[in-house]
Amino acid sequence: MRKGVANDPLRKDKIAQAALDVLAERGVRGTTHRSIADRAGVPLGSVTYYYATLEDLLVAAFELMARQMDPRYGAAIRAAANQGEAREVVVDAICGSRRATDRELRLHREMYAYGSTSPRVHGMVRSFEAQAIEALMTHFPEPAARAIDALVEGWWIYQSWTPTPLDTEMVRRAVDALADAFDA
Amino acid sequence: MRKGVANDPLRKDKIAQAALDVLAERGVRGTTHRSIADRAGVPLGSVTYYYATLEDLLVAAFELMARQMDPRYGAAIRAAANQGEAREVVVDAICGSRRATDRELRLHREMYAYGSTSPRVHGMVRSFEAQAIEALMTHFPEPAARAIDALVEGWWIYQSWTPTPLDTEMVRRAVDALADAFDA
Amino acid sequence: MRKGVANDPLRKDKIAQAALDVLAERGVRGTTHRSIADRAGVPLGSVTYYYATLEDLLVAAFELMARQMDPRYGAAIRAAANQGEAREVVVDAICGSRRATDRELRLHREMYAYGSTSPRVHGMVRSFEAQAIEALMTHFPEPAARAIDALVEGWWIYQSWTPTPLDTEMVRRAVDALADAFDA
Amino acid sequence: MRKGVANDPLRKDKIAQAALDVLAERGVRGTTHRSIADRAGVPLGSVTYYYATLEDLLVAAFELMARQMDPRYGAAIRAAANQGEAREVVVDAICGSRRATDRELRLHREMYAYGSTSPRVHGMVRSFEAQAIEALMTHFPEPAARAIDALVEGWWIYQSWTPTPLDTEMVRRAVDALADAFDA
DNA sequence: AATGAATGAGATTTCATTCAT
DNA sequence: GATGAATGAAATCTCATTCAT
Repeated sequence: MRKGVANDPLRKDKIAQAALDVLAERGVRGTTHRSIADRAGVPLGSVTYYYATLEDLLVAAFELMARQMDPRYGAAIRAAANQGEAREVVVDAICGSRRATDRELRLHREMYAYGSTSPRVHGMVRSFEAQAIEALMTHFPEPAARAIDALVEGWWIYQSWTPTPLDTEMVRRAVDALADAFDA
Repeated sequence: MRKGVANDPLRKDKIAQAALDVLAERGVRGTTHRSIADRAGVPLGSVTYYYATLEDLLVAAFELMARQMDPRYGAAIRAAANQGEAREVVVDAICGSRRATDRELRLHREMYAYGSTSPRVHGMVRSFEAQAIEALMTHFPEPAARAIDALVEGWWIYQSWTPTPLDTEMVRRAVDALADAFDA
Repeated sequence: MRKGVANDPLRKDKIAQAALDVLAERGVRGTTHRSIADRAGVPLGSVTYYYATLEDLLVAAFELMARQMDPRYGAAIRAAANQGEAREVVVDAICGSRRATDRELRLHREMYAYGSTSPRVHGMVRSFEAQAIEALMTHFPEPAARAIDALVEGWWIYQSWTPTPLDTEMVRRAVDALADAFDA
Repeated sequence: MRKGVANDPLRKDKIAQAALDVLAERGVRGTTHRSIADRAGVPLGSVTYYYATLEDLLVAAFELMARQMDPRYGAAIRAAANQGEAREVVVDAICGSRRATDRELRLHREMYAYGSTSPRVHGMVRSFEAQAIEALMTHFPEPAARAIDALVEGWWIYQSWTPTPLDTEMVRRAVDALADAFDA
């Protein structure tokens, strides 16, 4: 490959994307400069050229993830016409089509683990949480929003370990119960 | 110290305990044979003597954690005289005295992340979940148990990122709502 | 800044000057294209543009130093009206106002070390020595000039490691002794 | 080579010795873990096993040098029966059989340069100086000792850059002059 | 003329693991 | 049973240098 040529304006993002892929497949432990370079198909020196340290790269990867993944279900909730629709979005987010994929969940777990150590990622996670709750608050009173958010998170985690799918009816009943409980 | 003598019958556990400490402080990434040996105050060779591979050691550490930490709130729930008391235990587990400590939450997150990769830890997590739900089922119908378990987990995670404590009244109302929703 | 424009005619010297600063602070070992570019406040490419190799740059830096620092005390000696004044200049060079600064001594030591390896710097050092002796020979017979030069050099080095200043009387006596010893 | 066997009790010193050799040949700049390992004929991992950082290794090398090289001429001076003999030792140290070899001088220069940066080496150099002066003080009054020490050091350096040998007669006259100057 | 992008090579260091004793 | 010595492999990072623009 030619040296000194801006041959790929997207290279920086490509590297972060590759880091995310490796992260999802092998965890933080398996995420090394080399594995990322291989995955991105760029020379090793390129990785450290764009990201001075591995911490930088990891943070960039998680930031990319945040940009790609709508914080939980934010947009969909906001788009709901009324609380009834919002409830359906929540149910769907928990166990329907909007449910987090396995890859997403793995990445979440890695982000959570890494956030213990990295202040920057810690901040990202907090803002994630805040955004989700804010979105819910466009349709639910605050306490309901908080409870529902916890329920979603909890069930996501649960499902990430178990193959058996949740029963939609049960989920709906739980969501309704929480929503009703805090209604005037 | 004389060589070749069983000088410390508890050394094996001491090492696993040290691993747990390091894990809580520096994450899987910072957990190496060396850092564990230093922390435990034992020679490096000792660590590999008791645990052939690092994976073995990590698993042992998480097992120790499981033994130390009652799976979520199992025993307390089982000890409850009736559902009313059980509800209080749940509230207490979410935001009261039984609430998970920061260290516990960090270790949980590490365990969850590591579980993506390690089948043995994956199994441990699943059994953790199962035990918690089983315990709840001694007082609640299955769907309620599942929903409550998710709520606890979700709120634990939430709190692990935010310093502001949850409002007990709100929590109680949420727990009650879920419990009531699935009652006959 | 527009590209391709001679934006700073002094830039080349500025870079050599920065190299000298880095050299004084971190030694040859810490002197890299990058550290120099940072110090000079110019882009990395600029450094290699003006100096093809690091060796070139190091040599240029030492040359700049030679230009800035009068070879030891050359000019002052030459300016002396008679041998008596010349002796005072020598004393002053050893322990008075003309004494080498700490920075100068550090740079000297770096130059000396680097001279072992680089033929160009080796040559510079030799010419340094020669110039100093020649200057002394305008007032002293050759053997005296050689001995006095050695004394100056030796005491410079000595002082570069020790904070306690030399006693001027003692120094003067030593210089006088050498000057007298080789007089007719 | 067999693993885990104390196969060479002198290996640690062998590595420091190799470091010294590389240092003399290629300067601090060319002294790397690899070049040392190659020269010592030991695997790379061995070098860092014995010396955690390169700084440690460099310091150890210079310490070894200090142990091997009598500080300048200490022992010989001390062994002199009277001041007359001591003067001869000094002359011999400057330009006779006891003169520092080229290798020694190169190593000295490297040590001096490295001492600017490393506090440990800085201390070593100072103690070198002190020992030399102390030795001289067994035969000369302090001021004479200081002046003579400077003369030796200065001429050593001078000779390390010039192939032409010094005239013994001239040297002797200079030494005598300094010794006489401070005599009662 | 000047530079940002790029990269191969290598520097330093860390590590899991092995094994003779 | 226990350990210190040892090492190969790799991880992270640094660097001199090149070159299209």
